[in-house]
Amino acid sequence: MSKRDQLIDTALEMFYRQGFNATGIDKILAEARVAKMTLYKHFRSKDELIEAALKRRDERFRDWLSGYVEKHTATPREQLLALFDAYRKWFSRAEFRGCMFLNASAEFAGIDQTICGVAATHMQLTHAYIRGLAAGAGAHHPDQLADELTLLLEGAVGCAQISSDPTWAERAKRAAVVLIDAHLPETAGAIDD
Amino acid sequence: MSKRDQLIDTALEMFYRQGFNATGIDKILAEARVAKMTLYKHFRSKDELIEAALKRRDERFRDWLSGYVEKHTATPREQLLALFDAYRKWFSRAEFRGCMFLNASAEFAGIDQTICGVAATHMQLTHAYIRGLAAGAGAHHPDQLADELTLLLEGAVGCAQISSDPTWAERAKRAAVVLIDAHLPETAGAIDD
DNA sequence: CTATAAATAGACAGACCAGTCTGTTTTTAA
DNA sequence: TTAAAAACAGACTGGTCTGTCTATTTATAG
Repeated sequence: MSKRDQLIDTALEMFYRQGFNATGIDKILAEARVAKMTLYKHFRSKDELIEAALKRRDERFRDWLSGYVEKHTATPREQLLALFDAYRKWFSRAEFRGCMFLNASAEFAGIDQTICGVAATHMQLTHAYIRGLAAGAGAHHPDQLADELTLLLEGAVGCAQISSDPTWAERAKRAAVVLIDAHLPETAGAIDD
Repeated sequence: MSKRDQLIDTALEMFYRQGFNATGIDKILAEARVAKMTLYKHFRSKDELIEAALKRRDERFRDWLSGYVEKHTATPREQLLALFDAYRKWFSRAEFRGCMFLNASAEFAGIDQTICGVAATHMQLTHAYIRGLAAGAGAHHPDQLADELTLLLEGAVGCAQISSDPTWAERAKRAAVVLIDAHLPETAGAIDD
Protein backbone atom coordinates (compact mmCIF):
# COMPACT_ATOMS: atom_id res chain seq x y z
CA MET A 1 0.00 0.00 0.00
CA SER A 2 1.35 3.41 -0.98
CA LYS A 3 2.17 6.07 1.60
CA ARG A 4 -0.68 8.10 0.20
CA ASP A 5 -3.16 5.33 0.88
CA GLN A 6 -1.73 4.77 4.33
CA LEU A 7 -2.29 8.41 5.11
CA ILE A 8 -5.84 8.43 3.84
CA ASP A 9 -6.78 5.28 5.73
CA THR A 10 -5.28 6.46 8.99
CA ALA A 11 -6.81 9.91 8.62
CA LEU A 12 -10.17 8.38 7.81
CA GLU A 13 -10.19 6.31 10.95
CA MET A 14 -8.98 9.11 13.22
CA PHE A 15 -11.24 11.80 11.75
CA TYR A 16 -14.23 9.55 12.21
CA ARG A 17 -13.32 8.61 15.76
CA GLN A 18 -12.22 11.99 17.09
CA GLY A 19 -13.58 14.60 14.71
CA PHE A 20 -11.79 16.70 12.13
CA ASN A 21 -10.69 19.78 14.03
CA ALA A 22 -9.81 17.71 17.08
CA THR A 23 -7.43 15.47 15.11
CA GLY A 24 -4.06 17.09 14.51
CA ILE A 25 -1.81 16.43 11.57
CA ASP A 26 1.03 15.31 13.81
CA LYS A 27 -1.07 12.59 15.44
CA ILE A 28 -2.13 11.25 12.07
CA LEU A 29 1.49 11.18 10.95
CA ALA A 30 2.59 9.34 14.09
CA GLU A 31 -0.19 6.78 13.74
CA ALA A 32 0.47 6.25 10.04
CA ARG A 33 4.26 6.29 10.52
CA VAL A 34 4.72 8.77 7.73
CA ALA A 35 6.88 11.88 7.63
CA LYS A 36 5.29 15.28 7.50
CA MET A 37 6.88 16.24 4.19
CA THR A 38 5.45 13.11 2.61
CA LEU A 39 1.99 14.27 3.55
CA TYR A 40 2.53 17.72 2.08
CA LYS A 41 3.89 16.24 -1.11
CA HIS A 42 0.66 14.32 -1.66
CA PHE A 43 -1.77 16.92 -0.29
CA ARG A 44 -1.61 20.66 -0.36
CA SER A 45 -3.28 21.07 3.02
CA LYS A 46 -5.12 19.29 5.80
CA ASP A 47 -8.40 20.17 4.11
CA GLU A 48 -7.30 18.30 1.02
CA LEU A 49 -6.54 15.25 3.16
CA ILE A 50 -9.99 15.54 4.71
CA GLU A 51 -11.52 15.62 1.24
CA ALA A 52 -9.60 12.53 0.20
CA ALA A 53 -10.63 10.72 3.39
CA LEU A 54 -14.28 11.58 2.85
CA LYS A 55 -14.18 10.41 -0.76
CA ARG A 56 -12.67 7.11 0.31
CA ARG A 57 -15.30 6.77 3.00
CA ASP A 58 -17.99 7.39 0.39
CA GLU A 59 -16.67 4.63 -1.87
CA ARG A 60 -16.19 2.15 0.96
CA PHE A 61 -19.55 2.78 2.57
CA ARG A 62 -21.60 2.51 -0.59
CA ASP A 63 -19.72 -0.58 -1.68
CA TRP A 64 -20.31 -2.16 1.70
CA LEU A 65 -23.99 -1.24 1.67
CA SER A 66 -24.72 -2.56 -1.80
CA GLY A 67 -22.64 -5.66 -1.05
CA TYR A 68 -24.70 -6.33 2.05
CA VAL A 69 -27.95 -5.88 0.17
CA GLU A 70 -26.94 -8.17 -2.68
CA LYS A 71 -25.67 -10.86 -0.36
CA HIS A 72 -28.57 -11.02 2.06
CA THR A 73 -31.66 -10.73 -0.07
CA ALA A 74 -33.69 -12.34 -2.76
CA THR A 75 -36.76 -10.24 -3.63
CA PRO A 76 -36.63 -6.53 -4.45
CA ARG A 77 -38.84 -5.71 -1.48
CA GLU A 78 -36.47 -7.54 0.82
CA GLN A 79 -33.61 -5.55 -0.65
CA LEU A 80 -35.19 -2.33 0.49
CA LEU A 81 -35.66 -3.71 3.98
CA ALA A 82 -32.13 -5.12 4.05
CA LEU A 83 -30.88 -1.53 4.07
CA PHE A 84 -32.10 -1.26 7.63
CA ASP A 85 -30.45 -4.53 8.63
CA ALA A 86 -27.19 -3.25 7.23
CA TYR A 87 -27.53 -0.04 9.21
CA ARG A 88 -28.37 -2.00 12.34
CA LYS A 89 -25.14 -3.90 11.91
CA TRP A 90 -23.25 -0.65 11.38
CA PHE A 91 -24.75 0.94 14.51
CA SER A 92 -23.63 -2.02 16.61
CA ARG A 93 -20.01 -1.62 15.75
CA ALA A 94 -17.86 -0.21 18.54
CA GLU A 95 -16.39 2.43 16.26
CA PHE A 96 -19.81 3.79 15.20
CA ARG A 97 -19.79 7.58 15.44
CA GLY A 98 -22.77 8.57 13.31
CA CYS A 99 -22.75 9.72 9.70
CA MET A 100 -19.25 10.94 8.89
CA PHE A 101 -20.61 13.23 6.18
CA LEU A 102 -23.08 14.86 8.50
CA ASN A 103 -20.27 15.25 11.03
CA ALA A 104 -18.14 16.90 8.37
CA SER A 105 -21.03 19.10 7.37
CA ALA A 106 -21.39 20.16 11.01
CA GLU A 107 -17.74 21.13 11.38
CA PHE A 108 -17.28 22.79 7.98
CA ALA A 109 -20.64 24.37 7.17
CA GLY A 110 -19.93 27.93 6.07
CA ILE A 111 -16.17 27.31 6.30
CA ASP A 112 -15.12 24.86 3.57
CA GLN A 113 -17.43 24.57 0.62
CA THR A 114 -15.52 21.74 -1.05
CA ILE A 115 -15.80 19.45 1.96
CA CYS A 116 -19.52 20.15 2.27
CA GLY A 117 -19.84 19.37 -1.43
CA VAL A 118 -18.32 15.93 -0.95
CA ALA A 119 -20.81 15.28 1.81
CA ALA A 120 -23.72 16.42 -0.34
CA THR A 121 -22.56 14.22 -3.20
CA HIS A 122 -22.44 11.20 -0.91
CA MET A 123 -26.06 11.73 0.03
CA GLN A 124 -27.11 12.13 -3.59
CA LEU A 125 -25.34 8.93 -4.58
CA THR A 126 -26.86 6.98 -1.71
CA HIS A 127 -30.27 8.36 -2.55
CA ALA A 128 -29.80 7.38 -6.18
CA TYR A 129 -28.88 3.85 -5.15
CA ILE A 130 -32.00 3.53 -3.01
CA ARG A 131 -34.08 4.97 -5.80
CA GLY A 132 -32.77 2.24 -8.07
CA LEU A 133 -33.80 -0.42 -5.59
CA ALA A 134 -37.23 1.18 -5.26
CA ALA A 135 -37.69 1.24 -9.01
CA GLY A 136 -36.57 -2.38 -9.23
CA ALA A 137 -39.18 -3.29 -6.66
CA GLY A 138 -41.84 -1.69 -8.84
CA ALA A 139 -42.64 1.28 -6.65
CA HIS A 140 -45.26 3.62 -8.06
CA HIS A 141 -43.15 6.67 -7.23
CA PRO A 142 -39.57 5.45 -6.75
CA ASP A 143 -38.26 8.97 -6.11
CA GLN A 144 -40.72 9.53 -3.35
CA LEU A 145 -40.12 6.14 -1.78
CA ALA A 146 -36.37 6.76 -1.92
CA ASP A 147 -36.93 10.08 -0.18
CA GLU A 148 -38.88 8.41 2.59
CA LEU A 149 -36.41 5.60 3.13
CA THR A 150 -33.52 8.05 3.05
CA LEU A 151 -35.24 10.06 5.74
CA LEU A 152 -35.74 7.02 7.93
CA LEU A 153 -32.18 5.83 7.46
CA GLU A 154 -30.64 9.22 8.10
CA GLY A 155 -32.92 9.67 11.10
CA ALA A 156 -31.90 6.29 12.45
CA VAL A 157 -28.24 7.23 12.17
CA GLY A 158 -28.79 10.44 14.09
CA CYS A 159 -30.95 8.86 16.77
CA ALA A 160 -28.59 5.92 17.19
CA GLN A 161 -25.63 8.22 17.61
CA ILE A 162 -27.18 10.67 19.99
CA SER A 163 -28.78 8.00 22.17
CA SER A 164 -26.11 5.30 21.75
CA ASP A 165 -28.92 2.89 20.93
CA PRO A 166 -28.58 0.75 17.80
CA THR A 167 -32.20 -0.44 17.96
CA TRP A 168 -33.28 2.70 16.15
CA ALA A 169 -32.51 0.80 12.98
CA GLU A 170 -35.23 -1.70 13.84
CA ARG A 171 -37.76 0.98 14.64
CA ALA A 172 -36.96 2.65 11.34
CA LYS A 173 -37.41 -0.68 9.60
CA ARG A 174 -40.90 -1.08 11.07
CA ALA A 175 -41.87 2.32 9.70
CA ALA A 176 -40.27 1.44 6.38
CA VAL A 177 -42.51 -1.62 6.05
CA VAL A 178 -45.57 0.60 6.22
CA LEU A 179 -44.21 3.09 3.71
CA ILE A 180 -42.96 0.45 1.30
CA ASP A 181 -46.28 -1.38 1.31
CA ALA A 182 -48.01 1.88 0.56
CA HIS A 183 -45.80 2.31 -2.50
CA LEU A 184 -45.64 -1.21 -3.89
CA PRO A 185 -48.27 -3.00 -5.98
CA GLU A 186 -50.11 -5.18 -3.48
CA THR A 187 -48.83 -8.56 -4.55
CA ALA A 188 -47.36 -9.73 -1.25
CA GLY A 189 -48.25 -7.33 1.51
CA ALA A 190 -46.61 -8.84 4.58
CA ILE A 191 -47.99 -7.27 7.74
CA ASP A 192 -46.44 -8.01 11.09
CA ASP A 193 -47.73 -6.22 14.16
CA MET B 1 -29.40 40.89 30.99
CA SER B 2 -26.62 39.53 33.17
CA LYS B 3 -23.09 39.02 31.88
CA ARG B 4 -23.60 35.31 32.35
CA ASP B 5 -26.63 35.35 30.05
CA GLN B 6 -24.79 37.49 27.52
CA LEU B 7 -22.00 34.95 27.43
CA ILE B 8 -24.34 32.00 27.01
CA ASP B 9 -26.30 33.67 24.24
CA THR B 10 -23.23 34.75 22.32
CA ALA B 11 -21.58 31.37 22.76
CA LEU B 12 -24.77 29.62 21.66
CA GLU B 13 -24.93 31.59 18.45
CA MET B 14 -21.25 31.22 17.63
CA PHE B 15 -21.02 27.53 18.53
CA TYR B 16 -24.00 26.81 16.32
CA ARG B 17 -22.68 28.83 13.42
CA GLN B 18 -19.00 27.82 13.49
CA GLY B 19 -18.80 24.67 15.54
CA PHE B 20 -17.47 24.13 19.06
CA ASN B 21 -13.79 23.43 18.54
CA ALA B 22 -13.55 26.04 15.82
CA THR B 23 -14.88 28.80 18.07
CA GLY B 24 -12.24 30.19 20.42
CA ILE B 25 -12.90 31.66 23.82
CA ASP B 26 -11.35 34.98 22.85
CA LYS B 27 -13.71 35.43 19.92
CA ILE B 28 -16.73 34.76 22.10
CA LEU B 29 -15.48 37.29 24.62
CA ALA B 30 -14.90 39.93 21.95
CA GLU B 31 -18.35 39.36 20.45
CA ALA B 32 -20.06 39.41 23.84
CA ARG B 33 -17.93 42.35 25.09
CA VAL B 34 -17.11 40.54 28.27
CA ALA B 35 -13.76 40.20 30.04
CA LYS B 36 -12.04 36.85 30.26
CA MET B 37 -12.02 36.79 34.03
CA THR B 38 -15.77 37.32 34.06
CA LEU B 39 -16.19 34.18 32.00
CA TYR B 40 -14.01 32.13 34.32
CA LYS B 41 -15.86 33.40 37.34
CA HIS B 42 -19.12 32.05 35.95
CA PHE B 43 -17.79 28.89 34.29
CA ARG B 44 -14.94 26.63 35.28
CA SER B 45 -13.98 25.84 31.68
CA LYS B 46 -14.98 26.15 28.06
CA ASP B 47 -16.71 22.78 28.30
CA GLU B 48 -18.92 24.13 31.05
CA LEU B 49 -19.87 27.05 28.82
CA ILE B 50 -20.71 24.62 26.04
CA GLU B 51 -22.94 22.68 28.43
CA ALA B 52 -24.74 25.84 29.46
CA ALA B 53 -25.20 26.88 25.84
CA LEU B 54 -26.63 23.48 24.92
CA LYS B 55 -29.02 23.54 27.86
CA ARG B 56 -30.26 26.95 26.85
CA ARG B 57 -30.66 25.77 23.28
CA ASP B 58 -32.68 22.81 24.53
CA GLU B 59 -35.05 25.04 26.48
CA ARG B 60 -35.44 27.56 23.67
CA PHE B 61 -35.95 24.99 20.95
CA ARG B 62 -38.56 22.96 22.75
CA ASP B 63 -40.40 26.07 23.86
CA TRP B 64 -40.41 27.34 20.30
CA LEU B 65 -41.59 24.00 18.93
CA SER B 66 -44.44 23.54 21.37
CA GLY B 67 -45.39 27.18 20.93
CA TYR B 68 -45.58 26.74 17.19
CA VAL B 69 -47.68 23.61 17.52
CA GLU B 70 -50.13 25.20 19.95
CA LYS B 71 -50.50 28.32 17.88
CA HIS B 72 -51.01 26.77 14.48
CA THR B 73 -53.27 23.81 15.07
CA ALA B 74 -56.66 22.72 16.25
CA THR B 75 -57.00 18.93 16.13
CA PRO B 76 -54.50 16.51 17.72
CA ARG B 77 -53.72 14.97 14.34
CA GLU B 78 -52.91 18.40 12.94
CA GLN B 79 -50.62 18.98 15.89
CA LEU B 80 -48.51 16.01 14.91
CA LEU B 81 -48.27 17.28 11.36
CA ALA B 82 -47.53 20.81 12.51
CA LEU B 83 -44.21 19.52 13.82
CA PHE B 84 -43.08 19.20 10.23
CA ASP B 85 -44.26 22.69 9.36
CA ALA B 86 -42.26 24.04 12.27
CA TYR B 87 -39.16 22.21 11.08
CA ARG B 88 -39.71 23.48 7.57
CA LYS B 89 -39.69 27.00 8.93
CA TRP B 90 -36.54 26.26 10.91
CA PHE B 91 -34.76 24.82 7.88
CA SER B 92 -35.47 27.96 5.87
CA ARG B 93 -33.72 30.25 8.29
CA ALA B 94 -30.40 31.58 7.07
CA GLU B 95 -28.67 30.51 10.27
CA PHE B 96 -29.83 26.88 10.02
CA ARG B 97 -26.87 24.57 10.64
CA GLY B 98 -28.56 21.26 11.44
CA CYS B 99 -29.25 19.78 14.85
CA MET B 100 -26.94 21.44 17.35
CA PHE B 101 -27.10 18.43 19.62
CA LEU B 102 -26.11 16.05 16.90
CA ASN B 103 -23.31 18.45 15.99
CA ALA B 104 -22.15 18.44 19.60
CA SER B 105 -22.40 14.68 19.69
CA ALA B 106 -20.20 14.53 16.59
CA GLU B 107 -17.49 16.73 18.09
CA PHE B 108 -17.50 15.31 21.61
CA ALA B 109 -18.33 11.63 21.21
CA GLY B 110 -15.81 9.71 23.24
CA ILE B 111 -14.30 12.95 24.54
CA ASP B 112 -16.79 14.67 26.83
CA GLN B 113 -19.46 12.50 28.35
CA THR B 114 -21.34 15.35 30.02
CA ILE B 115 -21.88 17.22 26.77
CA CYS B 116 -23.09 14.07 25.04
CA GLY B 117 -25.43 13.52 27.97
CA VAL B 118 -27.04 16.92 27.46
CA ALA B 119 -27.56 16.05 23.80
CA ALA B 120 -29.11 12.69 24.67
CA THR B 121 -31.42 14.32 27.19
CA HIS B 122 -32.63 16.79 24.58
CA MET B 123 -33.63 13.94 22.31
CA GLN B 124 -35.42 12.13 25.12
CA LEU B 125 -37.36 15.26 26.05
CA THR B 126 -38.33 15.97 22.45
CA HIS B 127 -39.38 12.36 22.01
CA ALA B 128 -41.46 12.53 25.18
CA TYR B 129 -43.18 15.67 23.91
CA ILE B 130 -44.07 14.00 20.62
CA ARG B 131 -45.23 10.93 22.47
CA GLY B 132 -47.59 13.13 24.44
CA LEU B 133 -49.04 14.56 21.25
CA ALA B 134 -49.41 11.06 19.82
CA ALA B 135 -51.22 9.87 22.92
CA GLY B 136 -53.46 12.93 22.82
CA ALA B 137 -54.33 12.09 19.25
CA GLY B 138 -55.43 8.65 20.33
CA ALA B 139 -52.65 6.63 18.73
CA HIS B 140 -52.82 2.91 19.32
CA HIS B 141 -49.12 2.76 20.19
CA PRO B 142 -48.03 6.30 21.04
CA ASP B 143 -44.46 5.22 21.82
CA GLN B 144 -44.08 3.62 18.45
CA LEU B 145 -45.62 6.54 16.60
CA ALA B 146 -43.35 8.92 18.49
CA ASP B 147 -40.38 6.80 17.43
CA GLU B 148 -41.41 6.98 13.82
CA LEU B 149 -42.03 10.71 13.79
CA THR B 150 -38.79 11.33 15.66
CA LEU B 151 -36.97 9.35 12.98
CA LEU B 152 -38.56 11.35 10.20
CA LEU B 153 -37.87 14.66 11.90
CA GLU B 154 -34.27 13.84 12.74
CA GLY B 155 -33.78 12.50 9.24
CA ALA B 156 -35.23 15.66 7.74
CA VAL B 157 -32.80 17.76 9.77
CA GLY B 158 -29.84 15.75 8.55
CA CYS B 159 -30.95 15.70 4.93
CA ALA B 160 -31.77 19.40 4.95
CA GLN B 161 -28.38 20.27 6.38
CA ILE B 162 -26.29 18.08 4.15
CA SER B 163 -28.15 19.04 0.97
CA SER B 164 -29.01 22.63 1.93
CA ASP B 165 -32.58 21.86 0.89
CA PRO B 166 -35.37 22.78 3.31
CA THR B 167 -38.01 20.86 1.34
CA TRP B 168 -36.98 17.68 3.14
CA ALA B 169 -39.41 18.76 5.83
CA GLU B 170 -42.26 18.47 3.37
CA ARG B 171 -41.18 15.08 2.14
CA ALA B 172 -40.97 13.92 5.74
CA LYS B 173 -44.45 15.29 6.35
CA ARG B 174 -45.83 13.25 3.48
CA ALA B 175 -44.38 10.09 4.99
CA ALA B 176 -45.68 11.13 8.39
CA VAL B 177 -49.23 11.30 7.04
CA VAL B 178 -49.04 7.64 6.05
CA LEU B 179 -47.58 6.56 9.38
CA ILE B 180 -49.98 8.64 11.45
CA ASP B 181 -53.01 7.31 9.61
CA ALA B 182 -51.76 3.79 10.23
CA HIS B 183 -51.67 4.52 13.94
CA LEU B 184 -54.81 6.56 14.50
CA PRO B 185 -58.37 5.26 14.81
CA GLU B 186 -59.90 5.85 11.38
CA THR B 187 -62.24 8.67 12.24
CA ALA B 188 -61.01 11.25 9.78
CA GLY B 189 -58.42 9.80 7.47
CA ALA B 190 -57.47 12.66 5.20
CA ILE B 191 -55.59 11.45 2.18
CA ASP B 192 -53.87 13.89 -0.14
CA ASP B 193 -51.79 12.52 -3.00
C1' DC C 1 26.96 1.09 -10.13
C1' DT C 2 24.53 5.20 -10.58
C1' DA C 3 21.21 8.69 -11.10
C1' DT C 4 16.72 10.00 -9.94
C1' DA C 5 12.91 10.01 -7.05
C1' DA C 6 10.71 9.23 -2.62
C1' DA C 7 10.68 9.28 2.06
C1' DT C 8 12.85 10.37 6.37
C1' DA C 9 13.76 13.12 10.95
C1' DG C 10 13.63 17.12 13.11
C1' DA C 11 13.96 21.91 13.71
C1' DC C 12 11.42 26.00 12.97
C1' DA C 13 7.98 29.94 12.28
C1' DG C 14 3.86 32.13 13.25
C1' DA C 15 -0.41 31.78 14.81
C1' DC C 16 -3.84 30.34 17.98
C1' DC C 17 -5.53 28.03 22.07
C1' DA C 18 -7.37 27.63 27.16
C1' DG C 19 -6.64 29.21 31.36
C1' DT C 20 -4.19 32.18 35.22
C1' DC C 21 -2.81 36.32 37.37
C1' DT C 22 -2.46 41.33 38.60
C1' DG C 23 -4.12 45.56 39.25
C1' DT C 24 -7.76 48.93 38.12
C1' DT C 25 -12.30 50.57 37.36
C1' DT C 26 -17.14 50.29 37.67
C1' DT C 27 -21.29 48.97 39.75
C1' DT C 28 -24.14 47.87 43.57
C1' DA C 29 -26.09 48.26 48.01
C1' DA C 30 -26.04 49.53 52.81
C1' DT D 1 -20.52 58.23 51.46
C1' DT D 2 -18.50 54.01 51.74
C1' DA D 3 -17.52 49.20 51.58
C1' DA D 4 -18.07 45.05 49.03
C1' DA D 5 -18.77 42.86 44.79
C1' DA D 6 -18.47 42.58 39.97
C1' DA D 7 -16.35 43.46 35.82
C1' DC D 8 -12.60 45.35 33.50
C1' DA D 9 -8.03 45.33 30.40
C1' DG D 10 -4.24 43.06 29.30
C1' DA D 11 -0.09 40.62 30.04
C1' DC D 12 1.51 35.99 30.50
C1' DT D 13 2.28 30.71 30.47
C1' DG D 14 2.59 26.51 28.42
C1' DG D 15 0.79 24.11 25.03
C1' DT D 16 -0.89 22.91 20.30
C1' DC D 17 -1.76 23.83 15.63
C1' DT D 18 -0.64 23.94 10.40
C1' DG D 19 2.70 24.42 7.26
C1' DT D 20 7.80 25.21 5.70
C1' DC D 21 12.55 24.21 5.39
C1' DT D 22 16.97 21.62 5.40
C1' DA D 23 19.72 17.88 5.20
C1' DT D 24 19.96 12.92 5.19
C1' DT D 25 18.65 8.34 4.05
C1' DT D 26 16.25 4.87 1.47
C1' DA D 27 14.18 2.83 -2.81
C1' DT D 28 13.81 2.46 -7.50
C1' DA D 29 15.19 1.88 -12.17
C1' DG D 30 18.39 2.21 -16.14
